Amino acid sequence: MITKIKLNRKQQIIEKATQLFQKQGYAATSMRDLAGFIGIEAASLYSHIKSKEEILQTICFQMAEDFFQSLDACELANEQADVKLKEAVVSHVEVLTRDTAASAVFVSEWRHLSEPYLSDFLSMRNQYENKFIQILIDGNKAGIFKALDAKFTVLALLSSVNWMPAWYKPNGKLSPREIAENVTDVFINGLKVR
Amino acid sequence: MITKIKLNRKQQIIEKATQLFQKQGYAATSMRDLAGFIGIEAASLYSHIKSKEEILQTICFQMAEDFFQSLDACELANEQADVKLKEAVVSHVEVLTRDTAASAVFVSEWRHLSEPYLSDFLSMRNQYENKFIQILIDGNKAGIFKALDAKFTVLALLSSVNWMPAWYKPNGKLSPREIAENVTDVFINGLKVR
DNA sequence: CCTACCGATCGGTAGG
DNA sequence: CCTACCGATCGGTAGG
Repeated sequence: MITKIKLNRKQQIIEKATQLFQKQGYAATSMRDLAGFIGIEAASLYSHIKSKEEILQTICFQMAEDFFQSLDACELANEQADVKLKEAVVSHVEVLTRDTAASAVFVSEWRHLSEPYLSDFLSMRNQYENKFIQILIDGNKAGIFKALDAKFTVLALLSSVNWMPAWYKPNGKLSPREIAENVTDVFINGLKVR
Repeated sequence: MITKIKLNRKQQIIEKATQLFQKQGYAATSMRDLAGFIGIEAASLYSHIKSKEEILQTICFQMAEDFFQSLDACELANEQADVKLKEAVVSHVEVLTRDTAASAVFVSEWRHLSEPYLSDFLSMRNQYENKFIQILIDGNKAGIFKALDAKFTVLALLSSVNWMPAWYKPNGKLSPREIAENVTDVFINGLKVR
């Protein structure tokens, strides 16, 4: 089963590359580094992947998909804006902590994507942020949230959790949901009209 | 005045390098890139600087110094914890927005420092964060702030403003102080015991 | 500040 | 998956 072996090897390459991209950055990670950690020659990597950037593309777009899927699975149609926002952030943090290395690459290394991938990526990120922005706007209209620049607030909110992949230890006391709730409660209580 | 010319040239090199490090990342910026933008040969850079990393060190440690100076200038001894925290964050944001390119490098590129600079840098950053942590702890003891993991909260708080250098436009409507107050008010209101 | 150049390393290909 | 190798580029130095 050559195909199966290759698939596993490809997964292994992407996983190790993800770790190295997180630790050293994409540009400072060489294909020889990567090959060395896997135990093959650099040239052999190219039996499994097309290019160095293809690995980065795989990581970034897979993460983007995960964020969208998790958010869409939230079933928030009938909730109040504050509950919606909280669940959306919890969903976001759960994805962030599911694979911390891939999340860190997603957050920090996307700018090394070349066109047209870079534009696609930024477009998806904008769409994602817009879902949060809409919740803030709706919540303000409903008299739940203060009148603040929605985009600005969402960027601050997402940034306040996006550092977590670099720090999160899966063996810590708090679950991702608990962590997310702690952060979000502070933020949302501050957003609320009192 | 050879010395004066050299000093200006050195400043120019560091300034342009700061812009390139922000846009492309430290590792993806070559000395030939940098020299090209300045209009000299790559080899000529080394009449003014010792190495590529020296530029990064200059940026990172100058910014660190600026953050400390600004915070120390706050004169917070006699204030309540919530005022202290607010002023400390305002100070932080004012430094962040004073030179957005240098701030972005400070926030994102420090990991490319080699030892012992890396350890020194992280030690300074820890000291800085500890000043914020202490404000949270004192505020909790005084019954002003909720009981939250202080370190965790400070990291979330600082992260929620550290993305700003990448976005801030000096010609925007809000001053750095106003921006900082907006962000901080949300956060601090959420932290407060109600 | 330049020319000339160094050894090292880069991502990637050819061919097996 | 390896050997052998490509052209390009890297940070940096010598010497003027």
